[in-house]
Amino acid sequence: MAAPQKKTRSTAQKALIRSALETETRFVSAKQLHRRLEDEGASVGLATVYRQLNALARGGDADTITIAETQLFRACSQTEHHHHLVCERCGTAVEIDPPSEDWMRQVAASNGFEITHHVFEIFGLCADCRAAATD
Amino acid sequence: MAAPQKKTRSTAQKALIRSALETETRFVSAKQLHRRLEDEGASVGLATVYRQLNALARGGDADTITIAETQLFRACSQTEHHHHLVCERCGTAVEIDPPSEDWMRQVAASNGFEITHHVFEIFGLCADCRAAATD
DNA sequence: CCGCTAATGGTAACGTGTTTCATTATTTCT
DNA sequence: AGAAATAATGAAACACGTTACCATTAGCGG
Repeated sequence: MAAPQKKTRSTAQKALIRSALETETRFVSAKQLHRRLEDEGASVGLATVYRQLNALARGGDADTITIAETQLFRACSQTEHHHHLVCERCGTAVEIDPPSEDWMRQVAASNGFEITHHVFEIFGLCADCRAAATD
Repeated sequence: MAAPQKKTRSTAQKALIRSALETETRFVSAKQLHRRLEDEGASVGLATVYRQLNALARGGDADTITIAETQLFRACSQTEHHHHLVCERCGTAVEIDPPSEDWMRQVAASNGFEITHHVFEIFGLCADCRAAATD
């Protein structure tokens, strides 16, 4: 069967949200993005921002991480699994290579587990924020 | 000044919560633990469960991970940092050795970051749950 | 242009977790 | 032991991020 296309309509909001997210190099929350859109004069509902952000994440067009109970998003072209080095202060993120997947599988297997997924994020302070934090 | 001891009182609830957590080999949520205590006839407020669980985590006597917006706790004697292999189905967890810390520091340094902490958890299905899931 | 219906958006509802504050109970002091 | 001092408790209120509801708007194919 050919791809059973989902009936998806292209709306102004969807485009706005997508492009707004793409101009961010940092991880941003739905609320932050919503606020930015408001500031830019765009009228987009918060619910829509959440919807689209989740849709992007689901479709593999955005990465998400959770910091302090809040889900953050970041545009991301590559679908494949990857990890981040995230600045806790400004949200700047760098994609990094994962640790050995073999090692993980081995550890899991030796405990009778079958891996479904894993979470690996390194948090720290980027050079700029370190400088800013220095009194 | 010598260590300014915190005036902490030993209460029945505190002991109950602590011992209940210690009998669990799985990660449990505050709510789950609260419910279990209720079922056992103990009368403990949910707020207290949260307080004590957080106190234990803060004191290094419990580990916490977050799955699906929910914070889970697990008793843990060792204070030092470690990671888990967690069954997504039943919550059973196995402590595992961390990946090379040197590697992380190196990756961070090459991007100008200074590591504050990292998150690394492997999720999967344990042997029992795999068996149970087989139709 | 018309009709179908996906998408929107304001708001209410939800779930998790924290805070408030009056009450309870442990510890200390005498 | 009894009383005073004050941690700790617990029920309810609150804070916050996120989702559900649903009437309205607006793509898109005919």
